[in-house]
Amino acid sequence: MVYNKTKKVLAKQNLLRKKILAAAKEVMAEEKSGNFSIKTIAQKAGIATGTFYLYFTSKEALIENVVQELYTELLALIKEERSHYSDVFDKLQASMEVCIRTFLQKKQMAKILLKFFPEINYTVNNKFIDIEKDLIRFVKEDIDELLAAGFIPPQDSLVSATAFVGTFREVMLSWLNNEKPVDWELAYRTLIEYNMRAIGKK
Amino acid sequence: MVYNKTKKVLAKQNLLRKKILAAAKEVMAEEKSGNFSIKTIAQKAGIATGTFYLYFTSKEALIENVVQELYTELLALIKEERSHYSDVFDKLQASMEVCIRTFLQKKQMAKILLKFFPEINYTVNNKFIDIEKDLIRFVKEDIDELLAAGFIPPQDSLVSATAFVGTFREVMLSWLNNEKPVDWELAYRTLIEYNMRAIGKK
DNA sequence: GCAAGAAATGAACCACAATTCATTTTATAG
DNA sequence: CTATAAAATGAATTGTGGTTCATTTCTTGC
Repeated sequence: MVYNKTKKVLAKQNLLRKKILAAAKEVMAEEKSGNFSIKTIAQKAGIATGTFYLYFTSKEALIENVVQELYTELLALIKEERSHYSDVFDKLQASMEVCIRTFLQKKQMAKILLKFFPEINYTVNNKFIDIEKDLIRFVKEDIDELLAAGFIPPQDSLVSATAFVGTFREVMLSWLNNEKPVDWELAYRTLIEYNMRAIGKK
Repeated sequence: MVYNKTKKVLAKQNLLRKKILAAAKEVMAEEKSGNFSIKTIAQKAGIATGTFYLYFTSKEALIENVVQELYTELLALIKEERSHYSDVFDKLQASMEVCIRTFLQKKQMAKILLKFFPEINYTVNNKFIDIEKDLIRFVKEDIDELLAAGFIPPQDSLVSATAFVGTFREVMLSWLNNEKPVDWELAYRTLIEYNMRAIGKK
């Protein structure tokens, strides 16, 4: 005979799954943690190590879940913000602003997406989405549009888009590693204008 | 009684040390290798695993040696090239050109410095020199000089320098990962001009 | 309340990799 | 050539961490 789960049990399980994900995020966001153990996560979530495997098939699956969740969240924020503008320069600027704001505000997300994920993504090669490539593709679309309209000088749009994303990774990472600027307003403006001038906005 | 090494043995040992370093570089430059084993390196160098520890105190020491060697080589190339110019814009451009040329030419160096090293540098936290920080400092000095002379608009020079280095890491990495541009000349120009425009060269 | 199913447990299993060390091989010096 | 020092060897040691599984605890449906 097969027993059915009651709503109460289902709710408890959902909660536990979330608890594990939350614990994983915490652990992943900590320093020095390209290598974390399931044991640590289980402990933080208040379960036995074996229980973890009732909720996730493997460590890899867990990571994929966490990263996918965070990336989706970030993309949604960017898309929402961009929808308020029609001018491509404005859209680009809005994307940059929302990225900076989000990463400054959600340190855990920033650490996992900018630091932890690229770190392990190489080792588990191509098993996960390549977030940076994805973002580069989006920026490239904007640059191509500006190029087609003749608003910016000739350039290899893929290289420019790659460079563009590179400035963010590097600067946000330096901030995460506690090299905070003295004048936030100037730092913030500098990063945005750096890229605006770079693609050739007059 | 203590025996003295003959020249022949000394030479052989020097050679073996170099052989191990060469094997290490090969292995480190290979895909998926934030994690490589001493066994693999010993095998590639044609020695027993135990022998490795007669030449290096630990895996960590080996990595530090390799990275230090490559970084010193790169810095020397940059400094040499810069010495031919006095104008700061020219010096910056020369630095960029020599970086691109060197990394395109020495794939192994590029893979180790751009990919392998940042990957493991986090885990062995701050045990090694922070290459990127070092490079950023150099770029910052140039930008500060340009700022002082009023040649470029006001900006947070540390943020700009960080962004500057970030474009290189991201673009060179994408090239290493085999996303080669169709038109090399345009790609090359794009990366250099991206940063020149970005800091505000008129 | 109870028998059978489902979930949770954590010790045990396994694979792997850094490092060590007893033993073997090679080099030195008289 | 030989006695001893030095170098090389690779199997054994140690530590770690992902995953499994026999056992215990909790749930379900009557």
